[in-house]
Amino acid sequence: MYQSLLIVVAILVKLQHCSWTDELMSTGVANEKAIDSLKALAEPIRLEIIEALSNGEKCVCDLMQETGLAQSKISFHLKVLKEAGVITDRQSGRWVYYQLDTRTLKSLQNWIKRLRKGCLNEASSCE
Amino acid sequence: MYQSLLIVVAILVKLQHCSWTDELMSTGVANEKAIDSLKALAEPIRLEIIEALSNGEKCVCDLMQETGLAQSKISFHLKVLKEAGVITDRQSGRWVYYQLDTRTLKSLQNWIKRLRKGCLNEASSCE
DNA sequence: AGAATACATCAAGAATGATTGATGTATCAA
DNA sequence: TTGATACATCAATCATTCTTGATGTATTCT
Repeated sequence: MYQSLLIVVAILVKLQHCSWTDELMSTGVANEKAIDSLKALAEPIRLEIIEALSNGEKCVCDLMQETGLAQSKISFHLKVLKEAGVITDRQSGRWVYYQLDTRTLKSLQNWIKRLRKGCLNEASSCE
Repeated sequence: MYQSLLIVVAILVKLQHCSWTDELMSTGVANEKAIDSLKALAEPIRLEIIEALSNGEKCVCDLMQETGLAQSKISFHLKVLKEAGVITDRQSGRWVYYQLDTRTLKSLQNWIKRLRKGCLNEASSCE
C-alpha cells in the first residue's frame, strides 16, 4: 500500500520532470502526450501561430499584428499550445513572450522516426 | 486564359502525385496537408491504429483483434487516416491491407525539423 | 492615484467530430 | 446459387472544440 503510493509519486515526479522524454515514447502515457501535442498542432490558427513562432520568440502583440486575429482568440490557442507542451512562455514586464518548445518537437520527430522504422513489413497473409 | 488553366492542371497533377512534397512545405497548400495529417494523428483510436501499423502492414481484421474495437469504428478512422494521406490501402481478395505512408511521415519529420531551426531566436523586445 | 496597455478568462452559442447499430457491397467457398 | 466473410457506408445521436464579446488582472506611465 505505502510502497505502491511511493511508485505513483515516483512516476508523477518523473512525468513532471521529463514530460515527453523518449524513454516514455512507447507507453500509453506517452501516447497521451503525443495526442496532446498533435491535437494542439492540428488546427489552422494554431498552426499559423506555430509557423510564426518558428522564426523565434514572439509576444502576443506581435502575433496579433502578424495574424490579424482577435486577442482573445490568440490567447485561447496559446493556452492550448502551452498546456500541450508545444510552447513555453516567459513574462517580461507587461509582455508575455512565447516560444516553441524544442524538446517536444524533438520528441515528436523521434516518434515519427520510430513509426517509419518497421512500418513497411508485409502483412502475414490472412488466407 | 488557356495557359493559366494549364498551370492549374499541372499543380493539381503535382499535388496528386507527390502529396506532401517538401518543396510545398512552406505554402498554404502544404499547411492544409499538414493539418490533415496532424488532425488524423491526433485522436486516441487513430493513434492506436498508427501504432499497430508501425509494426507493418495489417488488414482490418488484424486491427479489430488487436484493438478489440467495433468494425465500423475502425473503418471510419481508417478512412480519415487514408484521406489525410497518412496510410495507404491495398486490396487482396476480400481483405484490405493498410500501411503507413512513409512519404507523409518523412514530410512531417522535415516540417518539424524546419520548425526547430529558427525557433530559439530571441524576440526583439517590445518596449 | 488614475489611466492606459498587454494579456487572460469566462459563458453562451456555433461548428465540428465521434459513436452506434443497421444496412450495403464485393469476394469467396460449398 | 446460397451462405458466409471482410469491409464500407449511412443517419441519428452524442461529445468535444471554437468563437465571440465582455469582463478581469497585472503592469507601467503620468
